[in-house]
Amino acid sequence: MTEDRRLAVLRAIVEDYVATHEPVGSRSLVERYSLGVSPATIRNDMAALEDEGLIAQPHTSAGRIPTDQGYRVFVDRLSQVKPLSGAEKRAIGSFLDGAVDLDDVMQRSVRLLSQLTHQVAMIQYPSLTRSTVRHIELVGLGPQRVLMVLIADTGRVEQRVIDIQFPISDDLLARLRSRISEVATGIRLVDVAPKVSGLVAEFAPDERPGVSAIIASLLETVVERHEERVMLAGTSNLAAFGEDWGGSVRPVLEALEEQMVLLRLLGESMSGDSLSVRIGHENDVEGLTSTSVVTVGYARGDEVVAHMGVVGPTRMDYPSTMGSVRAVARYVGRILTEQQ
Amino acid sequence: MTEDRRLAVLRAIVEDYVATHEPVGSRSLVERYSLGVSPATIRNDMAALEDEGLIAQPHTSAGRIPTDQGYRVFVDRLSQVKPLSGAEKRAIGSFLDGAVDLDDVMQRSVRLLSQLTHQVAMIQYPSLTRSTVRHIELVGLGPQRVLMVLIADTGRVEQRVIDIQFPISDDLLARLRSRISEVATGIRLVDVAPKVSGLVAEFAPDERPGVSAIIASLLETVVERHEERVMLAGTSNLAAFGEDWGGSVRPVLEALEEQMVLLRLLGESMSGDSLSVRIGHENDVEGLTSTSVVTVGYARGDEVVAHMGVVGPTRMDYPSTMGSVRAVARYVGRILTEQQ
DNA sequence: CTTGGCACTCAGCACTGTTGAGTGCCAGAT
DNA sequence: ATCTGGCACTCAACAGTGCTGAGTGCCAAG
Repeated sequence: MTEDRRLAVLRAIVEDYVATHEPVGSRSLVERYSLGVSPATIRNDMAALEDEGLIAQPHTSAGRIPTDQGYRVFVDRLSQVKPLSGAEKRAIGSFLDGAVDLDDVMQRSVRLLSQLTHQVAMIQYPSLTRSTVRHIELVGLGPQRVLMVLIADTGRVEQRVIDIQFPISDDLLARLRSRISEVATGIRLVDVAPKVSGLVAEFAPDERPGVSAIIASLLETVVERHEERVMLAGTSNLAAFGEDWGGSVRPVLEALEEQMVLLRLLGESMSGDSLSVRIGHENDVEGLTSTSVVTVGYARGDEVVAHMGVVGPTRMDYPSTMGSVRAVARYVGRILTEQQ
Repeated sequence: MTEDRRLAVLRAIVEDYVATHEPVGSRSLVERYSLGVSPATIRNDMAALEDEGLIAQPHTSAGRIPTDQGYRVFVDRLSQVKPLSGAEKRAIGSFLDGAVDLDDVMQRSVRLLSQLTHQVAMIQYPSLTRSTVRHIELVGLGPQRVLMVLIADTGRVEQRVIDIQFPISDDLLARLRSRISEVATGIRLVDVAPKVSGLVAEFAPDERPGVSAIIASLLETVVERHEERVMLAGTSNLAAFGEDWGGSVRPVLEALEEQMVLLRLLGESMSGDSLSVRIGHENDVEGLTSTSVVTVGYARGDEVVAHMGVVGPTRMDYPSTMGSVRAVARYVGRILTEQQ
């Protein structure tokens, strides 16, 4: 069937272009891939593929390169995720197993991923909203200053210093702490708000201003602030693929400096833990329209707690990249799950 | 005196080159700067400056550009720190005053500095060793798990989860905490070690293993771990000065990804709060030999607690950069000092 | 010590021709 | 209906050529 061959041609074009970074012509295609037909036939197929918008010519009388749509078809229908080699898997294990705490796990993972893929890697800290409270601590730092520390079951620790208008006694602080602990421990963070806000009524009227200030601050920490953190590694890899590329690393660096942008990239992953690939213009983020983003969720137990992934040129090796991202995510998930 | 004119020529060359990024010749120099002599004279001076190693020719029959040594002389003897304009000062104020906690101050400062200088800015968190303990908290997370939180007077908070081999009771933990607090609060972190390690003897023999594990961990946190943190901003500015430069942003990005390198850069500042400028090869850090680093200490009260600065091309506008760095550092110092 | 003059150098630019990889199309073979 | 070989055409990349202008070093005179 002729349609099949056309797709084979597209696959060959993508693979060749990814490998060589040069527009690929009909002749070299037949030479390097056993397609069983002559260059002329390939030319016809190429013309058809070009009509469909899957490949394009940088300039007349040059070979073809895949378009974003071409990569899309390649990823969706022509390729499979490439599993890592045994050696690579072992490397992941030995590299991540030494991690001592959550920060360490995050940092090692993101570095590892950037080294495996030779691209920019990013990882989101386990979302607070999806974890449960392991411990809440209130520490008086002065008459009108309180440090609040919140520890989630994922190992994430959030801290915040609260300035209050009204002096608050150590005794009151202790009572408040034990009440909050009782009510909130073991509860999912999303569900903390209703439970805790009811506490204010338990206190004497003259204590309420201070109490509600602290509780308000707690809720703010839980709900809004630092809700999502994200870590980056491998930006120097940008230079490598910037060299023989549009050359403008600038907008990409700018985009990556914005936490909000990163969070959007990671957040837009499909729900579930399946791999998400967004190619070129599918990223509506300014500055990243000529890059591709591969992300995946990672789970603690069987609940997805956050996402991780890489940003690279559209002409990346999708099967390998997807394999690496998925493998690291699984490993991180396992670590989070095991460390009880 | 002829020596004076030579230096004037050097100054003109540096200023012109910094402004235009192009080798500067004798004719254009006389045209643009009122040196009062003819191009031929300038040529003689240039030859002399070249003999001294202060300027160089990229290729025969091209103008001259300053060498690292040339910049050195310029910075040391031919220029003054350029104070910021009123508008800029006000901008600093309004931008930094909104900061709510230490992390926020650090982040805002470093961003601001990168925007002012159009270079890569870095800032070191207030050093733990030079601060005093405001509060130490121990929180039991489980029978063999303890969270330790250390708050310094600079507002810096360090946390650490400790896994212990031996179960430790809540009661013991409370006693230990209150003893550590009594002994350590208000003490400089450097002096904590001797005071605290004596505590072990106070406890019953069967309690000692757990106690000493916790104390060991505390000391480790104080002395070694995370002792220095550093934050970066403005890496996208690299692209800008990479364009018409050696073009290799890569090694610079690589160097900047290494925390250790950054700390060395910041740490090597001269003692005191005076500006430090290291030019080109004066940075023995691999990858940064064609960049300049301007750093300065910032103080809390009248003690220098850490450093901040920028990394840029050797052909930067030194007077302005130095002005910006110094101004931001002063402002940060003021904020740290005021917030009691 | 400064200056004008002079010969020399050389990067950069514009222009030219050549080469090679690539295309589109068409008529004939299967 | 599909493939193929052949042919004319296009065009980026490269190398060669010549010119220009900015710049230098040197020297003899002021």
